[in-house]
Amino acid sequence: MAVDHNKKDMDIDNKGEEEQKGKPVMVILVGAPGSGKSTFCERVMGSSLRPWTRICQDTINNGKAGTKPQCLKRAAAALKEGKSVFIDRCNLDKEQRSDFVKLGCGAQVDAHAVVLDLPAKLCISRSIKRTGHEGNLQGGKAAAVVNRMLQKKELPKLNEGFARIVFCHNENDVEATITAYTALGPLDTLSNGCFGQKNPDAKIQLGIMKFLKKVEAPFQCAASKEVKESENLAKGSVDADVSVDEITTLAFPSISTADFQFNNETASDIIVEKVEEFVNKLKNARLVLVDLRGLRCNVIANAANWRLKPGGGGVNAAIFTAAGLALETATKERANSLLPGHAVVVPLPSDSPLYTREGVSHVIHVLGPNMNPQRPNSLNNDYNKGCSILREAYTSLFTGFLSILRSRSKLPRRISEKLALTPLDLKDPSLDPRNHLTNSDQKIKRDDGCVYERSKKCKGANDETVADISAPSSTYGKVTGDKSKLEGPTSKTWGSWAQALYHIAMHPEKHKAELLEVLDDVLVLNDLYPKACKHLLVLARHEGLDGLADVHQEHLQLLMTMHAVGLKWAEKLLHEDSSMVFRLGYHLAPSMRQLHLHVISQDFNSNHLKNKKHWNSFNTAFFRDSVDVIEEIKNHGKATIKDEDFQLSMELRCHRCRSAHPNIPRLKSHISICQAPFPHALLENGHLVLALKT
DNA sequence: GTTCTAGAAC
DNA sequence: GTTCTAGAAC
Repeated sequence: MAVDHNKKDMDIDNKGEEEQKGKPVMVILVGAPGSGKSTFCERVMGSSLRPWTRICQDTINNGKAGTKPQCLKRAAAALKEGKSVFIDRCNLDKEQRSDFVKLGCGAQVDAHAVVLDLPAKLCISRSIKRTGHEGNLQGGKAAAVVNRMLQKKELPKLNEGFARIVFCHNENDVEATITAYTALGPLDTLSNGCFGQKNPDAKIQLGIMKFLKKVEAPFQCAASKEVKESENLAKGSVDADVSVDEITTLAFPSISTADFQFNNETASDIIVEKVEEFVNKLKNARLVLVDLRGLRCNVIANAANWRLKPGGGGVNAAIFTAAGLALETATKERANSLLPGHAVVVPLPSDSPLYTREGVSHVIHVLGPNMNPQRPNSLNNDYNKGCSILREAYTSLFTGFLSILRSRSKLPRRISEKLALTPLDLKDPSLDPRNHLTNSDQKIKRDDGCVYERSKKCKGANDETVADISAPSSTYGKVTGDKSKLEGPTSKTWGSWAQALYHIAMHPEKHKAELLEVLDDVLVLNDLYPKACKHLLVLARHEGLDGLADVHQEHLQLLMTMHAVGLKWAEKLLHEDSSMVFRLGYHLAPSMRQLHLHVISQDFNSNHLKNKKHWNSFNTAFFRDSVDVIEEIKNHGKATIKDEDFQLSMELRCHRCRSAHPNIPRLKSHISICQAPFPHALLENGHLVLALKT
């Protein structure tokens, strides 16, 4: 310990000289918001024998935040009165400090610096907590501000005019320094010099690498380390963990500043600007710029490369490694490449280690501008373009996060439970307040290894485990026995308006005028509210098939018939207009009862396409391509019915170029002119039906 | 699934 | 002021 507060000998040595006239000191505190500056002052002033004045910029203006000149004026007055002063403001760069140091010289007073160089994580946690609304918007903002400040920090040096500088890197250092200043009587002095400094030019490490590293280690170790680390937090680790589970948290790295060599300061400004723009929309969620080991989050932003492939830069490689092959596969399903300024939300499959161990539910890949001439598509220092792309990148990122939040608020409770079911919770379930409500539920699941039927109120919430009803026969019998006529095989309650297709399928003879084709197993008709120029339905005639959830191995032939008939009609329509492109598929959770295959042209030019749900039901994972469903039934005997309801409220993206658009009218005007080729995932494996080139 | 409409967003 | 969304009712 370099702090020399116990060197009584020295104090005694100096006493003779100093006894004549006690000399005030000016202590300039240096530290980010949340580093503990005010606490430091209060602790010293609480039991010091020396007269102190604390000059706090946050409260100098009648309890409100004031200016630097106000602080200087007040400090000068206090020193003149012979009081020692604390300068309680961040003072993180030389320029901010210099006027105060000069003040000290003018007043013949020694200037000291006490640097509270504590881990960013600690500062941010405290600074979030201080707002009184932990985890809310203020929190996100505070995190970004603290991070920016720490990026810009400039540690004090003796040559700035300080007589004494003490660096505190942890709570023990802080305690020792508080003791030293508390013990500093009116006539005492502390020795001059620089104490406790370690690797002077070290920059704050902006790395998600460390944050993710614990994924590789056994979780218990990581968890206990985390607890140990956060013991120093005033609030304690228990609260911190609980709150993280309850607050949807996006951890994001600084985009483009590493490999892509974007100027750090400009990038920080853009981060703050964009975070400020979005915090108000986030309501009960949190944004955290990552430099935070042990912080648990539900959504991670990845500073991706344009190919959306693993490898390359540190953050990208780390995330792909931690999330396993599942992330690669899931990413490929959504996009094959990314344009600078864009982002793509990828829900993590439930078998990804990042999901099972860390509860991370989504990765948002985001691509920033490239300023690195060593890499392809460098912007050659064009910061006009660079800044605008970087802004777009953050906008896309936060918009994506927002879409996750919106969908999450609609998810049934069961899903959020699943997200929260991390090993830490299992270790001590009492730490989690939700467990008072849900513990018994979870016990049942674990004890008998089967999953009960979902609540009928959870509309469309058939996740894969739930759809697979393996409940005891009594439960099953009750459901089937008491079923009303409005209920289908999956026990979803269908409103009267949702029965139209079912009635047609059961009584085609009453609907002759509406039918394009009548076959033994299927009917073909125009969708009553087409969402594109051409939009047909191939309707199964079998009773008991309400949607994909009811489809099993035995229906494989039917699915193939439906596909063949759909294909036939698509080709027929292509013959009339060869510029059309068709896609064939099912809605994961259809609104209308009775299994039906959509055959829809990809122009989406229709007045009936009016809202986000319409668009997303045909352009996200909510739309299951017929060819994929058939493959799945072949291989697994049933279709995966994941909870893809959130897809319906996802941001609006062009199905061709994947650009994001703020609302339906803007999206529609874009798709009316977008000529970009379709994404590879659609062009491959017969997902799209196009005219043969002749 | 649509329609209607309050109120949010612009 | 107008535009747009999202929730309730059907």
